[in-house]
Amino acid sequence: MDTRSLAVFISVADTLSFSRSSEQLHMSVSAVSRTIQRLEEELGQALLVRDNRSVRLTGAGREFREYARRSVAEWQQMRRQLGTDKELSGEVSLYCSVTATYSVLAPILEAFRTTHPAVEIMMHTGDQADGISRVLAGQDDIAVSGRPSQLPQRLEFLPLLESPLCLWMPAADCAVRQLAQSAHVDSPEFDWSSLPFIVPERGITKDILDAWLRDSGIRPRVYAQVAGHEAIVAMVGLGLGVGIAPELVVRASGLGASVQPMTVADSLPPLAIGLASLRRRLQNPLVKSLWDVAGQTYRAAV
Amino acid sequence: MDTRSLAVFISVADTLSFSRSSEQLHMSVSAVSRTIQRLEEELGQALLVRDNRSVRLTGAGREFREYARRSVAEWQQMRRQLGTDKELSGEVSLYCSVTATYSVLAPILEAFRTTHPAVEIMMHTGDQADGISRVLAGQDDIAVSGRPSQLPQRLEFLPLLESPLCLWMPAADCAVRQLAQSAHVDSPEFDWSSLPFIVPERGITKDILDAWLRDSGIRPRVYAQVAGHEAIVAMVGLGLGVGIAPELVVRASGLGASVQPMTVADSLPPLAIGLASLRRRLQNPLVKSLWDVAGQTYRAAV
DNA sequence: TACTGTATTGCGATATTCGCAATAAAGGTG
DNA sequence: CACCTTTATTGCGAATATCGCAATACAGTA
Repeated sequence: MDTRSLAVFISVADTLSFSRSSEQLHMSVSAVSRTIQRLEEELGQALLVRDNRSVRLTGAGREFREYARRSVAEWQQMRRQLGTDKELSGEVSLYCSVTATYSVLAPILEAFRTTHPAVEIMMHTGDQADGISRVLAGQDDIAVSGRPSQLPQRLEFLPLLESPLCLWMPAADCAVRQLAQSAHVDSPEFDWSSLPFIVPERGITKDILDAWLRDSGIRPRVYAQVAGHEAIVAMVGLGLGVGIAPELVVRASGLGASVQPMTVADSLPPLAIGLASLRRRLQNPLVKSLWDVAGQTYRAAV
Repeated sequence: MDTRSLAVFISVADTLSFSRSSEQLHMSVSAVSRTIQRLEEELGQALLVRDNRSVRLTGAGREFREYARRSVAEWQQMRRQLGTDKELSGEVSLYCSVTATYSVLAPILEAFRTTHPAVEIMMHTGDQADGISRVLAGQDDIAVSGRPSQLPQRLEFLPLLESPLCLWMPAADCAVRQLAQSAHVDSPEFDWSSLPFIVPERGITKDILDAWLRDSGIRPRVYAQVAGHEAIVAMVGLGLGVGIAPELVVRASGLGASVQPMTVADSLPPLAIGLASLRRRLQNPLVKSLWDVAGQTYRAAV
């Protein structure tokens, strides 16, 4: 018996509906159904009567609900007690890009520092594209990352903000800029094949770009595959080609003057940026507290 | 968090030793170690200090032990309460051979009937060899069976009694009997290859027989592959060949007069007979109670 | 120094759990 | 009455968690 099952039962006992509980608990109806079945099997008693249209509690179910509420409450109290007994201290390791450090993370870390001064943050910076895999591999507790197109269910994602994804071209007059402006990008004459692209080596932005290129029927001429949005923006600024990056990175990079967005008709979807962490790791109160602070910081901002 | 983890922690906190707990709990040391690690991760606190030679409780560990004891006690009380609230009733399905019905099962069912009159037993009889697979497939709650050479860990086995495995030959004078007595079975002249064997089609007895034949260097002439010990004994009694069966089956079959044991030097290992059930199913109080009654019945007999 | 007892860790095997899609069952609706 | 909608269960493949074995690390001991 585990607290998770109890929580599921409590939810169903309250809503008297498997489907509503499944939404409430963010799991499929079948998972809810089987959780209840397992509980009933373990107890050798029916807890709920389902007659294909309505759900009611049995006598045993009512008794068990009391127990379940008590048990979950005691468990949470124990967690809190152990958590507050000693001030939270320890390490949380964090992976993010250089840009994220001061754009996304700054307000979070400021808030976190004041509420949890004894917790050390181990920050690792690198290509944003590696964040998800590093978290999955257990190398870091939390990563700042774009939302993966489809996230494994052992991963939790906390969206914090959105930033438009754009194609950027050099602002200074140069061969690339002239090519990019030779015709309207949406017109059929526009010559994508001669325009050099600077594309991300891997990661979510690459996935999005690949999908967009495919949908638009563009076969790009790849000039360079580069790790890290910052590097892409820098290369575009130097006139080496056009490239993709979130607006956020351009603004934060201080290169806003050397690049310009290209406007395209079927525009790229905005990038959802947030925190990613293994569910498992979020059980750790240290990790969870940073997670919560981040959520509050950005909820307050919105 | 689940009660199993709590039980593991309580054990380690009591014995202050991972290895002793692992024996107590019938699990490997590594499983114990990881269970504690998971708990500590979930709580964000060390519960035990291990310094490679000794194990001690931390302050948090002491607190948590109190909680764990309380929580497990409450859970068990809830189970008992729901169990006794209404008299146990329902069905338990049981698979066994015809022989087992009256030899092994009779005293168990008699005791069970008096203590749990409202529980219905769904008994399915058939070849003893199929018991394990039927339990594994979830077709029956419990099977009476010989102990498998190596049992899957989701299977629980409760040994009840042992019965010697013998080779049997016809008691009446006939060709097979004369062949079987033509020389001492252990002498090199003994002509195994002309002696017709009646062997089990599948199951534990077959496995044991195969191993024994291989070890003894005997290449038997198989006259028939038969499902069920009872049928083997009957065929031997009719003079069709020699066959293997537990002594128990011969005694129970009423054919004791028509077959005789052959004494061989490196004799067959005795067959451990008992109950088999999925661990999962044993969580069901109905199943568990039958299981317990069986254990008590036979413990008392010994 | 080799040896013993003990906890942890990498890794492959096994077991459990989940979500999807199909199914079943009943009420509402045209 | 046929048809659609809603809701719980079930088969099944895939994702995830857990276990045991064997290797490792470490300290006390013969």
